[in-house]
Amino acid sequence: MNDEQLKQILREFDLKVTKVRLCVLDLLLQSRIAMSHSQITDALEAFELDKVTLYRTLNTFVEVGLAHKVATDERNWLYAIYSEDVQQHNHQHEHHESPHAHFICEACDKIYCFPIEEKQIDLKKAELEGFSIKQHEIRLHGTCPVCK
Amino acid sequence: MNDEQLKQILREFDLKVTKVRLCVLDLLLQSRIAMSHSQITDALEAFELDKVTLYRTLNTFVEVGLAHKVATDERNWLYAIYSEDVQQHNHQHEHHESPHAHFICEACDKIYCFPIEEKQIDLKKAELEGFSIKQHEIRLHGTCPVCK
DNA sequence: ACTATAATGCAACTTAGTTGCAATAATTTA
DNA sequence: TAAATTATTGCAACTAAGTTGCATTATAGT
Ligand SMILES: [Mn+2]
Ligand SMILES: [Mn+2]
Ligand SMILES: [Zn+2]
Ligand SMILES: [Zn+2]
Repeated sequence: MNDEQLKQILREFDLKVTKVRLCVLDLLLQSRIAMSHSQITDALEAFELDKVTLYRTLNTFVEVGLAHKVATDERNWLYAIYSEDVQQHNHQHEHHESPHAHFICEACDKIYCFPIEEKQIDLKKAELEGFSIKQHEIRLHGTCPVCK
Repeated sequence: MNDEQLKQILREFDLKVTKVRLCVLDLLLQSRIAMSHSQITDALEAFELDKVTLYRTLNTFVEVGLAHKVATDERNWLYAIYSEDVQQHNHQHEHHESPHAHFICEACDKIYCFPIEEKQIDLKKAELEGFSIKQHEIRLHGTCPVCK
């Protein structure tokens, strides 16, 4: 993706265009897997990103709905941009994650984002008991193609 | 649940019976929601549990398959005992979580465990791509009956 | 009761992320 | 294009959650 396209995405989410945001956005858009703060730091070591600035950049992306984060069992967060979220935002201006699952590899701990069909889960029981469900998230555990 | 029943559960999971384990087990069995380290500390303040001992107790419960833990978006863990896991263990001696979902209340951050039907998700796409799925976890986000 | 082994409790440590604040860069306006 | 406005950046210090090491104590089998 070229520089002008990346800038356009930031502007669509009402974010100022900065060097840090551009390179982080570019990286996350290219990555098939969700990435941690330290993975991003390593991948972008040429930029010598400041630790705090990167955290703030990632949080900002999540706040505006451009990226989403997944808490791992190793008590840290992985960040990902799900391409449909970027496109959806173009059309309808409110942030709402597209339905997708997270595949967590037990061997390498990588997390992959996957498209899934909407509303596949039978939630009658929960709804009967007075729980109102706004959104759901599916986590798959197993072995990824690389580790198999 | 009486003391003898609690001891019996610990023995079935090959754990030594101790004061700390008994009171934590008792609490988690009674709780509808998954509980954090600090919630447990507060609930059992009469026992003046040591911080480290409680962490170790919870980790042990998870290791043997008596309890399970859920990572929250606030980067901490909540622990829960899903009653079917305790019963299942009686019969078949290998630890395998019963299918259930986690409901996360956006208002109070509480996490409830819910029974669900097995295999409700269409995983063809993932499997075609070479991902082998061993287990899945469903997270529901919304508002719980108390907060509504 | 004696012994072997595992659980406990305390202090120190680690890891991941946050807060405050001054310096700097991005956009608006003239 | 320069000045003014406002948001982002980078550094140091801090926090919260959980872990490690080690000496002490409790459990369970004989
Ligand atoms: Mn995702
Ligand atoms: Mn559960
Ligand atoms: Zn893998
Ligand atoms: Zn609630």
